Amino acid sequence: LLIRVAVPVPQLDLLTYGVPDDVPPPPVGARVVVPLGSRVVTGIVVEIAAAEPGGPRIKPIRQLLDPHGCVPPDVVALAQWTADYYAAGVGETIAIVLPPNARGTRADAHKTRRILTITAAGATALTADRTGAPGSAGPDEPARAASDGSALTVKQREALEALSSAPGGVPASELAGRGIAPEVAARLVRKGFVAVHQERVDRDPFAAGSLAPSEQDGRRSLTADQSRALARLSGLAESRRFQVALMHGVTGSGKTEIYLRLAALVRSTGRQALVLVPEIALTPVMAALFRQAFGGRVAIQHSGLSDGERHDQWQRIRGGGIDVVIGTRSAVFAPLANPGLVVVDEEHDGSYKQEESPRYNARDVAIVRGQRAGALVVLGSATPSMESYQHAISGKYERIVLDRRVLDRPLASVTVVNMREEFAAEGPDQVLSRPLQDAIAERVQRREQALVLLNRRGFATAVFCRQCAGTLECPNCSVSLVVHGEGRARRACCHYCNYQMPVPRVCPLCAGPYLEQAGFGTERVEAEVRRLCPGARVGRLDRDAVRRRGALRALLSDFQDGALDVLVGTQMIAKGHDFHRVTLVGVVSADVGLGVADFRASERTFQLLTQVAGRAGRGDRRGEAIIQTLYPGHYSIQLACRQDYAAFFERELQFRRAMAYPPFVSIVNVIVRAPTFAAAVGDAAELAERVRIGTPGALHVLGPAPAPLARLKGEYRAQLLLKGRNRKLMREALRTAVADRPDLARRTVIDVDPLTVL
DNA sequence: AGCACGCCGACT
DNA sequence: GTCGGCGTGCTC
Repeated sequence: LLIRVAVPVPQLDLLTYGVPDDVPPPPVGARVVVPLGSRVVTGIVVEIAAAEPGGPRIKPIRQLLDPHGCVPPDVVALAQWTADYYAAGVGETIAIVLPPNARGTRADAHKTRRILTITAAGATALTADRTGAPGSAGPDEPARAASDGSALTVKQREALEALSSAPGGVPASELAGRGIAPEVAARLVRKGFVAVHQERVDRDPFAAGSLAPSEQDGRRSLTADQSRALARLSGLAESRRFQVALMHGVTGSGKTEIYLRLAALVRSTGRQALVLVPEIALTPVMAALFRQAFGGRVAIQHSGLSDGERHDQWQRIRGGGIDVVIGTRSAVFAPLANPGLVVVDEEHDGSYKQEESPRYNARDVAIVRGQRAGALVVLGSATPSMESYQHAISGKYERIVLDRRVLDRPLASVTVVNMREEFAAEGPDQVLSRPLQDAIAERVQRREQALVLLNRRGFATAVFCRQCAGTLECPNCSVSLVVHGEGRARRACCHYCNYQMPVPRVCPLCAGPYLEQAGFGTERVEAEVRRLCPGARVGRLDRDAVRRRGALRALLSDFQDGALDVLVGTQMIAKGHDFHRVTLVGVVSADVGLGVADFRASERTFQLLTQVAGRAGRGDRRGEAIIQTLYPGHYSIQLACRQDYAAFFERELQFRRAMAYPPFVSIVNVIVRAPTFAAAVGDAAELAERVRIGTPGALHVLGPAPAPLARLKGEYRAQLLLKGRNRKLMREALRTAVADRPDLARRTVIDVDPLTVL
C-alpha cells in the first residue's frame, strides 16, 4: 500500500511512502512518522495508494500515529486548495491546520489531574465520628488510635469535612490549600474513605480572564434594520446552500447580535458556526458574548494561546463537542465536521492576509470552505473591501445593509484640521494642532476619554544631518532608522530587521555635529500629550508597548476602567473595542499611508479613518473626531469625514479601472531575492521573460524593477507584477518558469492577491 | 527548512 | 596535521 504524504518542508511536494503489511491502512488526514533524508519528521496523509512511484526508491513509514484519523479529510482538501491557489508548498500549508504539538510523536497529550472525592464509606464514618464523639477531640489532644478501623484522627476528620463540602471533589494540587496533608489523604484513600480518579483537564483559555462586554444586557431586542437583515440571512442559512452575504453595517449597527442569532439558528439544524475576527485582542469579547448564548460549546483558536490550550481546544472541536469556533486567520482551518455558517467579521481587515508563505487570505479561504460545506458565509464590515463590495453590487454576493446605529446614536462629528495652515501659524514643529490640544484638555477636565491615533511607531522617524543632508540608514535594509526613546535612552532602530544602534553624536558620513531628528511617531505624541495636559493619565498602545505578554490586556482594561484619560496608539486602538467613555478621537496625521505608492493606499486610509471615527461616541454622549492632514481635499479624507462609503467606492473604482488594478484584474506580486542587486534584477528579468513567452498576450508582466524595499535584511530584491484575469494561468506560468531552476524558486516570493505591493 | 557533503583558514 | 567556516543540493 502506498500513500502520499505532506511533509513540513516548504519546497517539497507530496512524497510517496509505503505502508508495511502489519500496519492498518492510514486514513486521509492521519499523521505518520516518516524518514526524510537523514531526518525523521511527522507528515500528514493526503492521498491513498494513488500515484505511481515517483522519484527515488520508496521508503516505508516509521509509524502511524492516528489509526482513526486526525485532520478531517475536507480540511486536508481545503489546505491543498490553499497551497495550490497561493502557489505555496502543500506541507507548509498543512502545517497550519495541524493541532499544535502534533509535530511531536506522541499520539495524544492530554493533561490530567487527580481529583479526590469522599466515598459513601467515608461519609458514613464522618457521620459516626461526629455523633460518637461530639467535641471530645480538642485541638491539642493526640490523635486517637484507629482501633476499629473506622475511627478518625482529628486531621482525618477535618480532611473528610473539607471533602464533603466540595461537591465536585478536590484536585490533589489544592489539598495543601485546604489544610489537608498528603499523608492524611493517602491514609484515607487506603481506608476506602476517599476515592481518587483521573480527570482530563482542558486548559481553558477563557479562564485567563476576558474583558467583559461592557454593555451587555442579555437578549437585546432588534432594531428594524437588524430584524430585516436577520430575516434575510436566516432564509439563506436555512436553504443549506452555499451563499456569500456582505453585511455592510456602520460601526455600532449591531452586527454581532446578528452573528449570534444566526449561529443559534445553525446550531438548531445540527451544524456549527465558524466566526473569524481579525485580531487576537478581539477574540475575548466575541467569545464572551457567544459563551453567554452557547455556554461551554464555544472554542477559540488563535496563535496567542499556549500550545496546550490550543491543543485542547482543537481536540474539543474535532471531537464534536463544539458548536461555535471563534478565532483569527488560521481558525479558518478549524476541524469542524459540518459548518453551516462562516462569519468573517471586519472582512476588509488586512490581518486576514498572512504575510509569509503560505500567503493566504483567510477571508477568501473562508468563502471556499463555505462553498464546499454548503454554508452561508457572512462578510461583515462598515467599510467593505473594494472586491467584496463589487461582488455585492454585481449580485454575486447577497447585500445586506445596516445603516442605523443601535439606539440611533449619532455618528461622531468630524473636523478636519489643515496642518499647512497650522504650520504657518504655529511653526513646523507642531505635532498637535490647537483644536486637538484644546479638545484633549477639555476631555481630561470633563473626566471623559480621548483616543489619539498615529499610525507610526517610535519617537522620531529619521535622524538627519544638516551638514551633508544625509540620513541615518539601516546597514541591512534600504530604510532610515527610527529613533525610539528620549534622552540617554535614545536608540536608532530598523523596523524591518530589528538592527539597533545608539543615536550617534556626530554624522557617521561627514562627521558633522549637526544631527537633527525629523518626523514623529507615537512616542513623541505621548510625550506631547503629557506636556500639554500635565494632570492627564496617558497610555500608549503600539507594538512596542504591548511586546510583554499581558501588557495589551492590561492597557485595554485600564482604559476601559477609566484608569487612563488618553490612549495614544497606532491602528491597534482603532480595532473593534467598544469604549463607552470615549468622546474624542484625534488622528494626528491622516496622511501616513497616503504618501506611499501602493494601489490600496486610499482604500486603507478611508477604512482607517472611518473606523476610528466610529470609535467616538459609543456611549450616550455624542462623539467628536478631529483629523489632522496636509491634504484636506483628498477624497479618502473628505469622504471618510462624511462617512460616505458609496461615494468613496465609486471614486476609487475609477482609479482602479484606469490603472488596471483589482477588482478589475487579478495581480500576483513576485519578489526575487539575491546577494547582489545585479543578480536580483537579472534573475527577475529572466523570470519575466519566461513568463511572457509562456503566456503570449494573456497577461501583463510589469518589471523587473527594484523592489520598493530594494534591500532587506542584507539581501537585494527585485520585483515583478503580473496582471491578468486568469489567476490559474499566472500561477502555472510562474511554476513552469522556475521548474528547472530550484535555486531561483527558493529565492522567489510569490504573492497571489497581495494586499500591498510594497 | 534542516542536514548532509564539500572544499579552504587558524589551531592543538 | 585536524576543527570548522557556511556555499550548494537533496529530501519519497
